[in-house]
Amino acid sequence: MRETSGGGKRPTVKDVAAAAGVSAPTVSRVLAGNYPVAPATRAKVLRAMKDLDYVVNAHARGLAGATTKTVAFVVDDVTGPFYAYIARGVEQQAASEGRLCLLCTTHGDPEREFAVVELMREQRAEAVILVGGAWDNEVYKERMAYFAKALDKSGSHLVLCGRPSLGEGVPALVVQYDNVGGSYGMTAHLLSAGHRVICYLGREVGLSTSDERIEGFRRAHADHGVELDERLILPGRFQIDDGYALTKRLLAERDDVTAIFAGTDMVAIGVLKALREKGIRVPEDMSVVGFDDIPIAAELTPALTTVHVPHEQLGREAVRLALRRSEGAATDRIVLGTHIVVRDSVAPPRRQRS
Amino acid sequence: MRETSGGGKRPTVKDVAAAAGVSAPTVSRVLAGNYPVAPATRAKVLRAMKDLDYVVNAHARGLAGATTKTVAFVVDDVTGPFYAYIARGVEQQAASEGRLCLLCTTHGDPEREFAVVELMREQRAEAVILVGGAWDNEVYKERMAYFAKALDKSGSHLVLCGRPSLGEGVPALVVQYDNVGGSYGMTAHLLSAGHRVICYLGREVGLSTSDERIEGFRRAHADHGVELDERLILPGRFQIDDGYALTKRLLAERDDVTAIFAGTDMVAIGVLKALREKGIRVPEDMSVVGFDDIPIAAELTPALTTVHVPHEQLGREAVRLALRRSEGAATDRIVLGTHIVVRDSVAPPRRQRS
DNA sequence: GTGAAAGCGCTAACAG
DNA sequence: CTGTTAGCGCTTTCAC
Repeated sequence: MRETSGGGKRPTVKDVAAAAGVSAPTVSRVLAGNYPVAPATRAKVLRAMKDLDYVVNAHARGLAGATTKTVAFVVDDVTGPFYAYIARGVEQQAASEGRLCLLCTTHGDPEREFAVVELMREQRAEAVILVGGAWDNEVYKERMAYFAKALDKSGSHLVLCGRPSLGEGVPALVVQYDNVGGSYGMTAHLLSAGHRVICYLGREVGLSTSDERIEGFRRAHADHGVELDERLILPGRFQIDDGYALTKRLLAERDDVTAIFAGTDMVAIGVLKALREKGIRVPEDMSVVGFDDIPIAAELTPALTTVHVPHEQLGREAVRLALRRSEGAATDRIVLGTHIVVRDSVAPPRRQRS
Repeated sequence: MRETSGGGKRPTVKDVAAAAGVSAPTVSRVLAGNYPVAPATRAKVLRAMKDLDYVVNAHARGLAGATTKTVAFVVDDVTGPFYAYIARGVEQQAASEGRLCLLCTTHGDPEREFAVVELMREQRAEAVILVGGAWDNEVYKERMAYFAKALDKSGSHLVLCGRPSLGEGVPALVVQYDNVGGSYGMTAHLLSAGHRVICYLGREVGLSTSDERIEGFRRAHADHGVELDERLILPGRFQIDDGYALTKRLLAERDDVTAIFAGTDMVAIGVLKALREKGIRVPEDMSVVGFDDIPIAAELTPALTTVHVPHEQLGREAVRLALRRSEGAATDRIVLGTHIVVRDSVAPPRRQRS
């Protein structure tokens, strides 16, 4: 680890080869380690590398054919806990398989998502992982299918993580979690507790995740023979503020609701805040549940009953699936389970109790 | 956007050149756009690129001399809100300057941090941004200084974001925020409210961030002529669980504490939980403050009084500084201010009030 | 304006 | 086991 006084340029394999009195390929071989090299020469080469403070040039390596060792993941926004935990899974698995992570954000803009995928094509990432809900329209699906094919053609993989498949024949891998089931289970839980007027708060129109959660909500009502007032499904984004504002409005508009199913835990935080301000106790006066089971959910007052989503595992599986696929595995779809976590934010409805 | 039926290989500049009836350099020139090309030829080339669905190979480009257009940022863990918000700033600024982001995590392990910086050297990232507190010991500083020099020599920049300089003469950029000032201000706030026995909860020994916050805590006490009982500074990590466990222990050990200064907002969440379980009201029976001002802080019960840190701006400035520096700017250090945000978790101590 | 030639740093065939 | 010879895809000189 001696200081090299050298000029501005970095040493190359050639320099190392010269210093060690061998040829460039030999240096390359000790670098790769997957080829027999005499212990003596190997030592000399290693020595020279240390002396020159040599580091390979990843780009040259990538060009020359050796694989890129890079996976890309693209999310809406890193600060959302949902994405953050998936990102952690992705990063961990990638690191443990010797891959680097490229991170891109789209801020919910499909145009930017396309642009980003194109960039990843330039980077020749081994896998491009698209995280979170997708836009459920044909134009979008077709364009993305195009990218899936393009990536596939150049030996790369598109992974849809937490979003639905692009259809038969599109070369994309899917790592899903059971939105419908989780939502169904939670709704059934509320229904079983005696609630009959449940508000679903935070429907992002056209977003696959949201649509699936609402489907579970609907099905549970149907299976329990409870008629669902469509006006109880309130549109809104998946943020704290939306939960807050929508709850305020809901409270102003009707007083028969006994439970609120928030589209995400973040939404639920806003709901709880609004209720607290109005002096409405949870769960005595109103039951509140969320979706995601982000760590904060357990720390809220009251601790939030919610649907657990295996975020980290989702991220990990996305990377594994893509890398295994490159090695010839046939699996192209994984669905992880979800389950409800009962804490303190649900009670039977008020009127039934008194 | 027509489908190209081609084999498994990607089209290259040569292919495009052939299809357009020009030479490879010409294609390169329209790609770069920074060189005069006849409108007619440019059109032909553009056309050919579309037809072949051509995308440049970022590695080949990187090799041939054009800059890498990549910044790396390395954090402890993406799921920590502190890091997540800085990450968002970094990513946004990078994207807006046409750069890609490489994300690496270290899980608080210095060894891994060194390994990661080495990897970034291979990648030839334009900037390597190290985020969050650093280990305040000489061996660490020396090794990192070595990397700073190595990066500098190859035209790249090391940026220390939210951590102290490595010393004079080390070619590293620094983007800091005022830990000492924020902590001082908050402590003064508590002292002014009448608190005399304040517990500082969550000291990560040897971590620069933690040390600085405690320094502010000390100074404020000194300036206000209040003697500080060293046993009131409790060691612990910056997590929810630590806040919870330490508070439990604190409560069991002494009953003269009237305010708790949590090392971070996350720690404060744990503190609030423990107090709630014990039936201790905040702020009536105990004042609680945090550090960071993560968005959740405003949603807690009660809303948390805390020190605001400009996370996103920190990330953005880190990228800007590095990129400007490459363009010849002289600045190598930026310090952003912090300030306290008063919400509902502080009140005068109980005994004074009654 | 555009083409021809050369080379970025590395690895993958082949020989020997 | 190791050296020689090519070539990855792109961008640069430098001529024309």
